Formats: sequence, structure tokens, C-alpha cells
Amino acid sequence: MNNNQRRSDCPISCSLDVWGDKWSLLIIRDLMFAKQCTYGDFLKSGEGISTNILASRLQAMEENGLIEKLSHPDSKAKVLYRLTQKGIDLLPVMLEISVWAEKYYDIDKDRKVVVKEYKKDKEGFLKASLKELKKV
Amino acid sequence: MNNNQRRSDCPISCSLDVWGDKWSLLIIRDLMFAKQCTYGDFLKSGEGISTNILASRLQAMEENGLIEKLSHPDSKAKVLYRLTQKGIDLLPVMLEISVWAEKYYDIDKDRKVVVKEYKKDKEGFLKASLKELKKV
DNA sequence: ATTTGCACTTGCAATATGCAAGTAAATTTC
DNA sequence: GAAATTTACTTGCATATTGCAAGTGCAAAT
Repeated sequence: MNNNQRRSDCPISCSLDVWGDKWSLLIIRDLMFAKQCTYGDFLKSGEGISTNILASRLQAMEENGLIEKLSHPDSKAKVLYRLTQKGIDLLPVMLEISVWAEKYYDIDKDRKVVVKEYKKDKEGFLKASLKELKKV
Repeated sequence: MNNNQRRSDCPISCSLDVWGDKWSLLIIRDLMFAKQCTYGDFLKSGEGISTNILASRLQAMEENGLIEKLSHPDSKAKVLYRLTQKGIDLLPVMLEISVWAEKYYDIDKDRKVVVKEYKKDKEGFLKASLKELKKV
């Protein structure tokens, strides 16, 4: 799949090597909103990722330390995915992407509210959200 | 190529539809640093984009209003590419990506300096950089 | 008039994606 | 307790995208 060679030591390039595709950040998004997700939860997301791509992205992101697998308390058949600290640290990136998209595209109204709150007091919003994400 | 269908009205998804691949943000990066670039300048960048991919990305980003083409003052054979306001507005995204990468990867020391400056006073740094980018 | 530089295009092989169907273990249902 | 269902994947194959190398056409320099 994705061999883990860096293309350069540019931070943008490094980042794209890790999550620069059409799906990885959507998985991260789901985890940021829901905190924990099962494989099936990701499949249910609106964009319709196909199951083989989902499996390959989850594996790559686990190998790159963005997410981790946990055993589900309810059942051995289920797996819980969760963000690591490295994954949680993508929050500011996700929020700035949202701010940009909100300026130029029609986006979901719930997310518009988040953007508005964030813009009002970026540092404060980040601090509170990070605290919340780290909780579990 | 890239048909311009939205996958959903999620801001992350919208954004990825526009620049979510391994190359677009590197082109944006070059333009943010150099302000103006020719086709040949992009080809010379460290990551080694191939010429057909470069052409397709430039076209897509022009169609999506991130960049624009200008005639080169020196020669009719040359073309200058420049960021539009929409492209310039990706600056906070680029900076937060850099902050993330700087935390987890070994990055170029010049970029480390930029990250350090940005983190010291985000709003101030942004304001100054935006002003500088809009100048030309 | 010929060569060089610049911005692309084209052809083709290699890789990645998307869809549909399949598998294996764990759980639920009868 | 056997059979059906749920869950997390894997496999096969068609299609789309990428990457490499070579080619084209116009402008400018020699």
C-alpha cells in the first residue's frame, strides 16, 4: 500500500504522506465528533467509503499512530477505534479547514455553528475541545 | 478527471474534494512562499511532481478558483501562477498543518522557525503574512 | 535559420480505488 | 444447542488515477 517513505522534510509534504488522501481526514472527523467509533460506524458515514478502502486507511492510520484499537466493552465481535494524542492534535487543522470551507461553500448548519464558536475565541474553544477529547 | 460533485456538505469533505490529494497543497505551499511561480518552478520543487499531474492539478485549482494565471512580464512563453484570495485564505490551514508536523516529524529548519514565530502570536503572524501575500 | 526554453500533451505501464461478493469469529434467536 | 445474524474484515475484478518517458508547439535567443 502506502510505503512510508518521506518525499521531503517539508511539514506539508510530511503531513500529506500520512493523511493526504480523500478519506483519512473524514475518519479523523468521525472520531473527533463521536470520540469512539466501530468499523460499522465509519461505513455508515454520509460519504460512503468502501469497505476495503476503510480497512486500508484504518490500518495505515494505526501504523502511523493517529488512531488506536480498543476492545469493545459490550462484545468481543466489536472493535472500538479512538484517536491517539497525535490524532487529537489534528483538531486545529480540522477547525481551520472548516473555517475555510465555511467561507467558500455551503456547509452543514451544525458545523457552521462550530465554526462560529471557534472563530469567536479560537484559543478558548481549542482548549475546551481538547480537554473534552482527552477525557475518555 | 475530477468531476466536481460534492460527496457531502461536511466542510472537511468539501475541502478534500477540492484539494485533497498528495500534490495540490504542495503547489499552494510553493505559491505562498514564492508568491508567484512558473510551471517550471513547480517542477523543480523537491518532491518531484510529474509534469502531467502538475498540469492537471493546476487546471483543477484554477477551475476551483484557488489560483490564477497571469502573463509573465518578461516573456510570452512564460506563465505566472498566483494565489487568489481563496487560495490565500488557506494560510491558516497550512500553518496549523505545519505546527502539527513540527510536533511529530523532523522538518526543515527554516520551516521550524516559521512555526515558532506563528505559535508565539498566531493572530499577529497571520495578519502580517496575509498583508504580505495580498500585496503583489 | 536553427537551436533552446517553456508550457504543456500523449501513450502506456503501474498503482490505487470502487463495487460486489465472500469469510470467519462472536453473538443472538429459535 | 443448531441456525441465523452481526461484525470486522478480505478477495477478485473492473475502472480510475498516477508516474514515467517521450513528444509537440510556440516564443525567444543565437
